[in-house]
Amino acid sequence: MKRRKVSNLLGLAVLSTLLERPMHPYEVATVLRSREKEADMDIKIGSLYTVVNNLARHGFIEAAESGREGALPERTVYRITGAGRDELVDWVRELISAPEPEPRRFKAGLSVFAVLGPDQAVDLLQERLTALERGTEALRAALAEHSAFVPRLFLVEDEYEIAMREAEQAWVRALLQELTSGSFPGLADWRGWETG
Amino acid sequence: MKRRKVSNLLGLAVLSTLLERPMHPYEVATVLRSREKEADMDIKIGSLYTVVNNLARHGFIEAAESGREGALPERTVYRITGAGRDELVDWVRELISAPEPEPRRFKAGLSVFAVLGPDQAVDLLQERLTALERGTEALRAALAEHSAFVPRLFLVEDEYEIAMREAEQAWVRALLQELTSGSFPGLADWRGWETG
DNA sequence: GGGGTCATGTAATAGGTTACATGATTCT
DNA sequence: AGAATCATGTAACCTATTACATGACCCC
Repeated sequence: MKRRKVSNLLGLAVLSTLLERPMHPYEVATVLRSREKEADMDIKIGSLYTVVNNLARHGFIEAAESGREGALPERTVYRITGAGRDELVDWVRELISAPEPEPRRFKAGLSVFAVLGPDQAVDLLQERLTALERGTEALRAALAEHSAFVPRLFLVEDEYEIAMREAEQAWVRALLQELTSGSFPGLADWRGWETG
Repeated sequence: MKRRKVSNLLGLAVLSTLLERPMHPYEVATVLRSREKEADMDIKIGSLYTVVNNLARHGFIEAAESGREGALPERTVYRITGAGRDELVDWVRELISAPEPEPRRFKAGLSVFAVLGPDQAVDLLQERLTALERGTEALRAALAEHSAFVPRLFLVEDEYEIAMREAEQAWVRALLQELTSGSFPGLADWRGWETG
């Protein structure tokens, strides 16, 4: 995988925002916030000015005008360049077409699952399941609300997120079923050498 | 979420390994590698000595013996402490019970999906689907192989990974179906203002 | 006049990864 | 003799995030 000149995903968000029209950074931040991209793309808006500078340094965006209104601090309006457009498209293409092993914390947890006893494991999985259900419900509600105003094309990422969570729920539920019914193999051995 | 004294997941892997028996770092690395934990937990073994030092500094592990054989460099054998045991269990409990928003790069991609044209989108999704299928097949084969030697309790993380990928495949397949059949709403509008 | 928000930017810090350096042993 | 592996450790580095600093405008 090639490493990008600007690798922070916030850069992708900025490029895609500037595609609509030139803006100054603060405005970009406002737009991003209003679209709830922070959770969506795991973005820290605090890094905005740094990232904007980097994008400009590499020629992906450029200062369009740099005026001031009244005595407000000078605000620089940036616009996306041709190179920026190319970078944006190439970046999206990569993100869509090439599945990468995503770091999953839950997987790491499962990876050392055995240090818990089976009873405790059941309790914790139950806890997770409940939290997941609650979260998915909230996401679903938000999606339904957005659907009224936003075309579906801009909501696919939420549909994906919901689908993934549902899949996780189903998997956890199935595992719980095996553990509580006793059909999970090796339950007795497990109980022998538990830690926590 | 409370921040841990050692937050690197490699620390979790080290603790769980030292639970079996005391070892020196290099041996831990060998065990981890043999169990393919690097991909599993997204771990960089290069950081091992740093992490081991940190764990020791915080009292989660301690030097058990520190002898040398022949003129080999002194190797310190570490053992897990009571505090380390507690930390390990607490850490796993958190990872299992508390679902956290996992950063998904694909989701970030979908989030700027619209900058692609629908035709290009179809191609790229198709590419992803193929790659996913190939990858899942490989995982499934590896799991089947491991099942012969390793109890299922230590393979749940692989089962989870496979389930998640299958869910993603199903989702991508459904989206593709909608896009190619033309049942996806707003396809015409989309074609109007594509970028790449 | 005080608090919030508009707007920018820099410096400090944290965190992790990579590269490098060392040297003995074992295998071919 | 030379390569690979055993074994450790440190320093450099990058990257991102956080905190801080500044100052004007707007509304009550």
